[in-house]
This record gives sequence, C-alpha cells and structure tokens, in this order.
Amino acid sequence: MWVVMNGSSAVHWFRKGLRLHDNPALLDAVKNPATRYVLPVFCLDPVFLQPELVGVNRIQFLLECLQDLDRQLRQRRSRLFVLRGDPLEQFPAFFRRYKTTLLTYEFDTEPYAKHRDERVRQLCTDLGIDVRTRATHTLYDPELVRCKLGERPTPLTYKSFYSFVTGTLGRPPASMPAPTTADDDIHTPDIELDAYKVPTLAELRAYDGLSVTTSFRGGETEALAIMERFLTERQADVRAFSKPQTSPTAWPKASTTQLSPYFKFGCLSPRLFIERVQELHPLEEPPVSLIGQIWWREFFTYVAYVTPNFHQMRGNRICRQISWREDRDDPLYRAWEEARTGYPWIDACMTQLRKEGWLHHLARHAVACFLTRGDLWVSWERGRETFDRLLVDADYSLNSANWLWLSCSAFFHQYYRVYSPIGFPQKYDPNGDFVRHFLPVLREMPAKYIYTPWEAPLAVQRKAHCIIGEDYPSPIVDHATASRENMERMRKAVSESGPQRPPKRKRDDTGASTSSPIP
DNA sequence: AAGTATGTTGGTCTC
DNA sequence: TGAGACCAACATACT
Repeated sequence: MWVVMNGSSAVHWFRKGLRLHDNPALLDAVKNPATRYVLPVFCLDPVFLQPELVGVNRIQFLLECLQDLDRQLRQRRSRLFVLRGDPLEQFPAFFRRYKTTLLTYEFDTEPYAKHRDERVRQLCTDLGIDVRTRATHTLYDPELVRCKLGERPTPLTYKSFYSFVTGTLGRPPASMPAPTTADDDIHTPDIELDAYKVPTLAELRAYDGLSVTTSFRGGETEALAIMERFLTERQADVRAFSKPQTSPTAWPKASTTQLSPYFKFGCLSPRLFIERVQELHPLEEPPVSLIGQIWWREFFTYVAYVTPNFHQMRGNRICRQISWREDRDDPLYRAWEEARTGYPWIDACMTQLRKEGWLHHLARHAVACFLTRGDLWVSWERGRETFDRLLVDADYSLNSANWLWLSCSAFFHQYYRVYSPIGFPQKYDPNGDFVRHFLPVLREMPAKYIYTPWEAPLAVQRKAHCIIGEDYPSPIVDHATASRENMERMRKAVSESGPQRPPKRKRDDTGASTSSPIP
C-alpha cells in the first residue's frame, strides 16, 4: 500500500492518559493549524512486555484500553496506530514517513518515563520536530507545585501537602471535552496497515498461552460508565464514603469504586472525576472522602516525583534504613507470594490479588504489614515487586508510597500498631465468606476456626475435609511471637536511626550570623 | 526551645 | 454488641 501524504502531521503519543476526554495534549495535536494530519500513536515498549515484571492481567487490560481508544477514534474518522518496539527506535522512520512536525504527549513523572521522554525530546530536536506536553495525569502540574514550593522542604504529610497546594494554587484547572465526532475535526490519513493494528494477547510473544483471570475490563468507555453508575446508583455510598469504613472482605460487590485501574492508565481524568463528585455531592471533604482518595494520589505522585530512588530503600532520603530479609528466594517471601502462609486471611487476600489483580485498600494493608514489620520481616521492596507484577492498578508512585507507609519506612511511624491476621478480618467478616470464596479448601471449616484452622480439633478438620498440614498449610510463623519480636526490632531500628528528616536544603543564610543575637 | 496536638483506616480488655 | 479506656510511645507541625 502506498499512501500519498500531501502535508505534514502532528503525532499524539499515548502512554498513560488513555482517553479522549480531558486530554489537552491530544487537542494540541488536533487543533494545531500548521499540520494537516493527526496520527494518534501508542508504542508497545518491550520493556513493559515481560511477564515476570508485568502480569498478564494488566497487559490484557492495557490491550483493551487500546482497543477502546481505536474504536472511539474510528468513530471520529481517525484510528490508533500501534507501534511495536522501543519508541526511540520506532519513531524516526514513522516521523519521516508521515512528515511529522509536532509531537504531543502527557507529561509523566516516573523515572523510566522521564529518562525515555528526555531522549525522545532530544530526537525531536535533532529532527526539527516541535514537542508539546501537558500535565494531566494529576490534578495539578507537579512541576508547578515544585516551583511554588521553592526552597521549602517537600511536605511529607497529607495535610501539609493539601493545605499548601489548595492555598497556593486554588482549585485545579477544569477538565476539557473530548474532540468532537464532527467529520472535519480529526484528519487522519486512511492507512490500514496491519502492522499498526492493536495486537491480541496471543500476538504478544511473551504472553501467548497465559490465561487472563481478572474480571476488570479496560478502556475509557468502561471507566466513564463505572463512574456514572457509582455516582448515580449508589448515592448513599458516595455520601457515606469513608475509606477506613469500607469493607476489605466485600467481593464480588466491592464497597469501593473499583476505579483504580482506570486512574492508573489515565482512562479517567481525576479532574473530571472530582467535578462529577462535586456536582452530585458538594459537601465532600478530604481526607477520607471519595475526593480525598484523589488527593492521596496527588500527594504520593508528587513526593515520588521529587524523591530519587523512591521505589527502594537505599539512596531514598525519606526511607528509614532497616536490615530486612531481602532474598528473592526467601521461603517466607515465597510462601507469602504464593498464598501458603497458613493464615487463611492472608492467603485469601493473596489469592484474590493473583486472580483479580486487585485488593481492597485495607487488605493491601493487612498483607503488607504481615510481610514486613508485622510477621515475616521481609523487605517492603519484595512486596512492592509482587504488587507491581500482579495488580492491574499497579502504579510506581502509589505502590511504593504505600509500601513505605505500611512498613513504617516513611510517612507512617507507629510501628506498634500491627494488623492481626486473625482479629482484623473477624471484625468485617465473622463467618469468613471471603476466605471460603477464595480458598475453597476451607469452605467447610466452622466459622469458629475459619481464621485459625490449626486450632480446630482433628475431628473437626476431618469433618471439614481439610487436614491442616496436608490439605492446607500450617502457619509459617506464630503471629503472637513473630509480631512481638519484630516490634522489638522496629523499636531498635527507630532508636538507632533517629528522626527520618530529609537533609535540610541549603537556605540562603546571608545575614543569619549578623542578625543572630549573642549566644 | 520545649510542649502539645495530631496523624486516613490497630489490638485488647472491660463494661 | 458496641463504645471507650488503655496499650506503648514515634514523627511532624505548630504554638
């Protein structure tokens, strides 16, 4: 096929921000007067196509997002062009072929993305291509927040961040509409090369044959529908929403919005979301409200953006340095990851994570506390890696921040508050329906022993067709003993490391000595 | 400078 | 059965 291009093109590069609504960078490409064509592009970077790093459920979700984008673009007489390979290798030929003079994309705060984007920007400079970016993954442009903060230290509490940002920047910018479906809005050349089609999972070599187990379906269309359903059909839940009071054992009808995977990929704009919530419920207030959840995302994304090595302990200036068990082959870590700790609550959560690629916030707390400071003393980085692979909503900033939090490495410090793998779920689900659902082997265990099956008399185990140590594992540690010992370890680590204050930035101290009084 | 209130979401015991 | 006291006691922000 030979396509004649009479005129130059603007390329909009989708990475996150997989949506048409509230996508100003896309509008920049569409409305650019100097270019005749718009080419919406997504690059399947092999760096992300490794099953041992990114699980099959998230890749399938991504492909569905791309299919939805393609469908929606076709309704506007355009289409999505999927390039396969490293963007740095794919772009030069693509840009040349389609006479590209403008590249637009959404700004990304993650370290890999920052490095990649710098190199792409350099490539564009070399080729004489203009680059325009917009920061729309969060409510505010993180770079703007950094400028406003100036020499002040990074706010390390939610409240200080929230009051600084709202006090300095006021309300976030309003969301923008999607490009219209009018015939003349997006001009995309009529190119139907198979090479640019959205691939199926089987067409991605590394994922061929792996089975998708999540019930999440990707895409902007799905995201908008779920949001509208939640806000209109569950108004009482919206009003009463308080994260700590939602139930971690509610499944399949979860007590929260289930929108996290869509926010991760940018299928849904956080600005649009808070606008819709405020239209329907004007009195919503952070921090535990529905809108508060968006602010936590804002806060953690910002701190991750300005903190080098945020995803690890070493070289991370806000992370407490602790001698965790770090071995990836550690049997305790493997048992946790593979849902065979012998604690039904923990194993049920890990099974839900492996199957659905999603866990309620408090369930994440429970398994994170168990792996790290609570019971197993395994490095939070191992847990972060597992979540990163298995969660459909895995996000560099939020995932790292929450692991820092739960392991008392940063943000949260009250290490003597330990989640019990027995008492905690009992509060929400005394009968253990959640455990029975995800661990069918325990289905017939009486409620009295559902969280402590090893305490059931042998006769009870026999009757329940579940012998502990044979059909279901014995506990790998004793919670009472392990948590007591670990709390003592934490106490030592805290007293040895002292306050976790980031080194004070150099202040302009001219005149400090002259103005200071006599000592 | 020291003192105090607060921190998105704990556990256990008592009444 | 649910609310409140107490446990054991850190970091941060603000006064």
